[in-house]
Amino acid sequence: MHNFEALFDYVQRLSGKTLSADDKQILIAHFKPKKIRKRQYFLQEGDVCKYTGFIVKGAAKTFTVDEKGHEHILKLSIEDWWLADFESFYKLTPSRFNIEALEDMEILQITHNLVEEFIKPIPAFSAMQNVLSQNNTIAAQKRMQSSISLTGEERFQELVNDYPHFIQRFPQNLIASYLGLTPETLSRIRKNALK
Amino acid sequence: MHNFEALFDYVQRLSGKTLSADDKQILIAHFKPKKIRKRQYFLQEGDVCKYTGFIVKGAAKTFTVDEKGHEHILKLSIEDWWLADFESFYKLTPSRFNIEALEDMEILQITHNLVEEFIKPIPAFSAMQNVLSQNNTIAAQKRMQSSISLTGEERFQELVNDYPHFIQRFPQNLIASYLGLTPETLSRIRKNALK
DNA sequence: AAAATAGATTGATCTTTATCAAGCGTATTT
DNA sequence: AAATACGCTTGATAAAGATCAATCTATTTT
Repeated sequence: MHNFEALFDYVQRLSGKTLSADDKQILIAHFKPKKIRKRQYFLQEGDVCKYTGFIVKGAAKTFTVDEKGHEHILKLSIEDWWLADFESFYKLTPSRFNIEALEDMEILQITHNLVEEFIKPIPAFSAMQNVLSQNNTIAAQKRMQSSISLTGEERFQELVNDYPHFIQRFPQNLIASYLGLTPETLSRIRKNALK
Repeated sequence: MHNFEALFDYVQRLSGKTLSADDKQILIAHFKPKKIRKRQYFLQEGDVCKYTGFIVKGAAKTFTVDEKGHEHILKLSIEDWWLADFESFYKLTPSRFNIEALEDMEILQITHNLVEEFIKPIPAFSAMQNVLSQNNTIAAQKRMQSSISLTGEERFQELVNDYPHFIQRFPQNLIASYLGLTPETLSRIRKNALK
């Protein structure tokens, strides 16, 4: 039961509701703990993303590889986030993305069907899903707006303000890719910013 | 009742469920039809987005204005879409966005509170919300991915493929802004593409 | 019909960012 | 301890895109 506490806390905090003992048993019964070693893949391009994973510990990157072999990082995920390519997860279509552990990870994973059948009926869980959906909508909107209207330097500054722990935790070349920049460009941006 | 049919159809189509006569009455009782003339604002920067509007007819742009006075278009919305700055709508905080009608519009508008209290209990409606949320997540992810990994030309080509009716319906300078490009750059991109 | 406005295009120039290549320091691996 | 891999930086150059200005056309507006 050790690492389920993180999930319970998360659901209760986001939903503002309490999980009953029965609710918790349902979560324990259907989420499967899994360990992923650093550099292991949670999802490979072309595969269907059958599971979503709640991150108890560790970090991962979600990325594509273009024709030139360059990685483009769509998401950097850490504790208390959900790991998945949601397009593939919802529609059960082959994914265009890879998801790879950047550190040793502990996750709690589950299929879409099990969520729908057993987990969603838990009031705190479905309330959490609604809040999460709102948060994601807001964050996606903000990131998109920055992407179309800010320079690389401004986007980097925004990331430093909004997610300072990301800057500390991840190497600069991954941050650069997440911002849609090359590592060289981000290096120069930072050098200039120290005026 | 005329323009409610579009909303009924939409809810039923997305949810895969049927609206009862009672359900329809609830929708009619709480959504308010509103007309917005071309160039009128549905939302002004600094105001709280109290309503979301289902677009029965017409089109609008959601945009910010930067310090240099340049517009950046986050969204172009047409029939069967929901009009709102959802950050402001959910949290009731002042919006950073403007929403302006690009054509004469007919919308059905409603507050967040009324949705939560009267509309969400309608099974077809909340099912529709779930599907919509999934669709939005997928679309946002795709657009973001394109933004960090594709050139302007590739993003334009993708838009032509995915939303050809947008290209026909909106002037090129708005499309450019939506893609994060200047009108001049998009004009040259199109000229080059006709090799 | 005349005037004003909106949108598209083109040219010249500047800025931002990517690419390619090299070098350097520090972890990891063996 | 040596070897390897990884991440960061810097330089030179190229490409993508922005800016500014001018022109042209087609709509609206008056």
